[in-house]
Amino acid sequence: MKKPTILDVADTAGVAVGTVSRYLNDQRIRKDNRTRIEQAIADLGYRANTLARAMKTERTNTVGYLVPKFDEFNSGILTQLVRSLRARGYSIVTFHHSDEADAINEALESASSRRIDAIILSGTHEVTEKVQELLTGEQPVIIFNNDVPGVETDKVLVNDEAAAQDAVSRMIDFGHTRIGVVTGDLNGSTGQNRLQGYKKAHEQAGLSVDEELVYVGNWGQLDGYTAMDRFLGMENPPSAVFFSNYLMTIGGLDCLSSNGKQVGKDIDLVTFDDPDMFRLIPPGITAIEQPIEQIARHLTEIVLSRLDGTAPDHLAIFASIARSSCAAP
Amino acid sequence: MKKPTILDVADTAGVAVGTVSRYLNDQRIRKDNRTRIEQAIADLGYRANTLARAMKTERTNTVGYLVPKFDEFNSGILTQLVRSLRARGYSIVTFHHSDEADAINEALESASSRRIDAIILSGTHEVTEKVQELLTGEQPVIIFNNDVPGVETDKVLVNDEAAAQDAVSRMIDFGHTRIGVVTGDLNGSTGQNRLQGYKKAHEQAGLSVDEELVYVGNWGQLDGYTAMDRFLGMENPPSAVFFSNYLMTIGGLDCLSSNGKQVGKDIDLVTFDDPDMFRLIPPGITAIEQPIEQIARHLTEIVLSRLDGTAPDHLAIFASIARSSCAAP
DNA sequence: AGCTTAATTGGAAAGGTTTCAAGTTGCTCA
DNA sequence: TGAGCAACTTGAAACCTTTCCAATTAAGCT
Repeated sequence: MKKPTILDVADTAGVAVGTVSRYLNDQRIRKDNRTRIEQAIADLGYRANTLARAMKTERTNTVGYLVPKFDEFNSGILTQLVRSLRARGYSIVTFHHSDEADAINEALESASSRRIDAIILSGTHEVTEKVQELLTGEQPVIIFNNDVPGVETDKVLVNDEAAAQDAVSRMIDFGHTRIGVVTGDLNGSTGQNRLQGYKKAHEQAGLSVDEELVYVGNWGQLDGYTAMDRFLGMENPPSAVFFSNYLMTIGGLDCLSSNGKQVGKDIDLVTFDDPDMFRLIPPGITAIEQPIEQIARHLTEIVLSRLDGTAPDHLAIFASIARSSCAAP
Repeated sequence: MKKPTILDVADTAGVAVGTVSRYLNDQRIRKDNRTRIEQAIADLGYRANTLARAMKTERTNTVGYLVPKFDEFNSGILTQLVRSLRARGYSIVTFHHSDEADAINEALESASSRRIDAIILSGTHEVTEKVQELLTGEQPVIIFNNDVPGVETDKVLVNDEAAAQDAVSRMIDFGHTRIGVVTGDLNGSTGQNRLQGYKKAHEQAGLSVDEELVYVGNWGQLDGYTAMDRFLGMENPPSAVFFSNYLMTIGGLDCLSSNGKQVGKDIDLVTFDDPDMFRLIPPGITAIEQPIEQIARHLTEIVLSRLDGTAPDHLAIFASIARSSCAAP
């Protein structure tokens, strides 16, 4: 009870394999043959073997999606990608590396061995040997979310610095002068740029940055908690805190509620990312929204045009960022 | 500058292709040949072509993950799956259908055509022709999250009814007698069972269910909002509400805050799922936690044992459920 | 009808791997 | 030393498509 092959179809329809193949692809077929082939396919329940096809055409119609983790942002992107790429016949195979070089290498290895058509790569900043190898390979690589300086390839990024600066400036406009910041890992551009935005905002306002108020975390919930805990314990605590991503914000919120503090009353918060949840927390949180649909659309377009060969040169597109959701007091 | 093939390796190493192949698989190789092969592989940068291999072995080392959407729960599961299956050499290709028959069929079509080894299927309740076809095909199907009655295959489910009953009973114990319920779609077992648990809790306590307090939604945030809005507008509003998933809970919370109501003071909430966020909202929310790691582990085991052929009979495993996080007043 | 040109078709080769039967090597033991 | 045996190697076939060239059929024109 093996799966029928194109040969079975050809036999049943009384034509040559080549003809069936052409039917499957070009569709340029004499009418009588076409109906016979269609009949045969239906009768046999034939389904083309993608593997054999891929082997011949050297196209797997598969895109790899390699991210550090499936958080709300990346899942959102994934959702859109699956939808739009599926519509064009592509499937997505997912990998995640928890910022571990081993995992990245392993994923790339697998992607390469699977002859994936293109790969969307997020969350790496180290250009390991494997990454380099990948970049020089024949499959397009799209760097996404965080920049990897010095690497020439398609990139889809977010203007982290400008958005952070904008948000922090708002805080300053509201009268805050001591603003804490909780950054992510400073090895990556995302962490660097968001911090940079914070600093620029101060600079522009003629404020100096108190290094004591700069907490370097690593994007995790616990980092946010710890940071906030440290801020609260200070003699002269900040009146507002800027978190570089939503997970750390959650940690910070957790810490606040543990200490009986209230957002918007005791302290104000600014945060990158804007999960729906944040709308539930009473005013006092300013959130920076990332345009997920827009980013995903860009990614899709770049992938497709690269694969069509119609892509313009390595183009680095910066998706812009929407404004804050709720205002601080 | 084509990718080197096993033949190139064989040539360079001065052995036959078969030998290289066996090195790649069994590893039972004479030592001198082994070193020569390893050398050649390193020199050429050879990487096995998974496609060709898959074609021969009829194993793609790929598992499909087909869910209705990548929400927090499914993303959590995906994270674990990617990790544990990757460790065993499997990749995961993801699909989502937004509960649309077309999308499901398309995904299954693709999965079948790609000769995926196994498929994890969540969120379908309708057994369409395609689903039926899939079930009778040769790739194992694991039904996950929601039951599809009448279908015989591996299943990994959650004891929705018992957990819901337990949680609602707690509310009743706290003295609530008018408890609203916001269910998901009642076509699926998940929606049905969670509602059933709600009813059972009432039954057991000798309370009758006021049908006015039963709101049938469809898992979305808006449903939660609308439901809560309706409840609040009643002459005799419920003193507590049970939401069948976290998205609807968020909607409900949103509605409450829009109306200036406070959870824990004006009304109590019970909810299925327990995203970290909920810990930030002041007491009054009782959450049912789904043991994501445990579920994912089960899934992995079942997939692997099915593929090893060592699987026991169709086994329906119910992952148990942890208790509520914070208590109601 | 007869001819030319365009459109389809047929059949085989190729793509990179695994597998299998048959052949070879190397080792042990008498 | 040589027989016997286990362990390993070899080379070709097979897996299912697509693609290509030559061969056939259809269509267009006078």
